[in-house]
Amino acid sequence: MSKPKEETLAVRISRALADRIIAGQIEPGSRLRQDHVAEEFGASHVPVREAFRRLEAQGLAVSEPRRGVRVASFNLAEVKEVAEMRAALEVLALRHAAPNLTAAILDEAEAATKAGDESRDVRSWEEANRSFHRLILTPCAMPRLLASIDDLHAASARFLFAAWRADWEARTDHDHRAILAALRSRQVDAACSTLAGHVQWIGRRPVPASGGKVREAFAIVG
Amino acid sequence: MSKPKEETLAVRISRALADRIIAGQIEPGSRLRQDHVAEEFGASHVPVREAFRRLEAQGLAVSEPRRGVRVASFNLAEVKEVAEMRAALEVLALRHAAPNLTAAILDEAEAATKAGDESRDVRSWEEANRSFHRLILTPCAMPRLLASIDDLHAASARFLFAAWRADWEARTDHDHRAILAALRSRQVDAACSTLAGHVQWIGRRPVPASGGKVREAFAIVG
DNA sequence: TCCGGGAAAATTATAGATAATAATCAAGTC
DNA sequence: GACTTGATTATTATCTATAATTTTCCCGGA
Repeated sequence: MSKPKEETLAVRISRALADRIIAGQIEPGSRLRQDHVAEEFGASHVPVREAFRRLEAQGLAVSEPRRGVRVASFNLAEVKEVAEMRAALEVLALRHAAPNLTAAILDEAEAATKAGDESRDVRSWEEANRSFHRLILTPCAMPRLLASIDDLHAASARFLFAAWRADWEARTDHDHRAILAALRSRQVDAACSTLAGHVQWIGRRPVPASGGKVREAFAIVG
Repeated sequence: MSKPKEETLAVRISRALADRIIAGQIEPGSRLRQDHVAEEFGASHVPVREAFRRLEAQGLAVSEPRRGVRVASFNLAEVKEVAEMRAALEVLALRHAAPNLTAAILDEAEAATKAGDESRDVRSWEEANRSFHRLILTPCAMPRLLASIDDLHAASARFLFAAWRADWEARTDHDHRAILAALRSRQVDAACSTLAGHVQWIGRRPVPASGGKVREAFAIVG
């Protein structure tokens, strides 16, 4: 019934856990117990441990020797750090991708932007936003760079979902359109600097915290 | 006898293997067989598999499901990719580190540069070079960024050792000194642009290839 | 007879399951 | 405050299944 095609169990488990961590279904700081996870996936602890090592490498989990692994927690400093790393790396990727961008790709990216504008919830907005970035960056053909950017996008999504859990207001993404316009007219420098600013813009918004108080949450919205 | 201090077996195994891969003791493309590794380290295959996942995440090994894991191979394109990623990320780190740099740190970095100039072999030059970069970047206090840079340094070292296996000519590192001078006089922009150029300089040199022929090897020398 | 191609069998290695032991930590308990 | 207990994790050892690889072997053709 299952498809043990070309994927190892450890990869599937780590992806499933990553999705939950990103979606905020598992609280930061809570423990990931290998036997529980193993039981849930109908697997033994061996692939689960491998999955944990993968999550660790992605920065989604932290492991303390002999004490188990926990979902990584994060703070404003890390949000800023990820934003700046994304800016640096995405600009690099865009510079190399620009010469390879076709009109078809830019049209697809515009469609993704539109889909994002029309999104009624965070989840679908994030998906549209991610595919916009992926579309304009993938043609750089630098696998290692793209993998790093993917990991940073996962972290970004986590911050985002932590801040905007339920409600989401639709808004038109002017940055994306400016980037596309610059790319269409071959103004690579302008596109890059808009992208850098776009990615580093950190949205803030109040969220209900424990104890009936209100604290401020931060996330990368781009 | 052994010191199972604060480190898990998987971490120690992956470090040991990483050292060998970086040093070129294991050829790119050759297989890492879990049972052999397990036997060598007196461990079972479970921690070995975890070590493999770590190496994979660092880009030092590639794993094909059901076919085992091999030492990652690399080519000129990847050398360039790593060089550009290092330039982007190290510049970012330096910008944040600059305000926190003390005279003591810069003196240490100068000592590291001197040690590099006096190195008679690649191995010790690489060590001195790495500590120079680490010294001036660590004060940025961005753990995720520093971890990424560390991985890129490991890749750089691998390229370097593949090209300069035995011989090494001493040379004085003018770039390092220029960077330190700029940092001492608080010219952060100048320091950053020198660093960017320094890291992206790709040295080339002929190495004996199989079949009595000579091919050219490339590496990041900075 | 010798040779090459390819099917089938044997071998090897990986992936995973299961069970057992040791080490660690967190609470209680005296 | 020291000690004990229980829970959980880390690690090892052993075992099974399955996929890859290698070897063997057979057959047809020169």
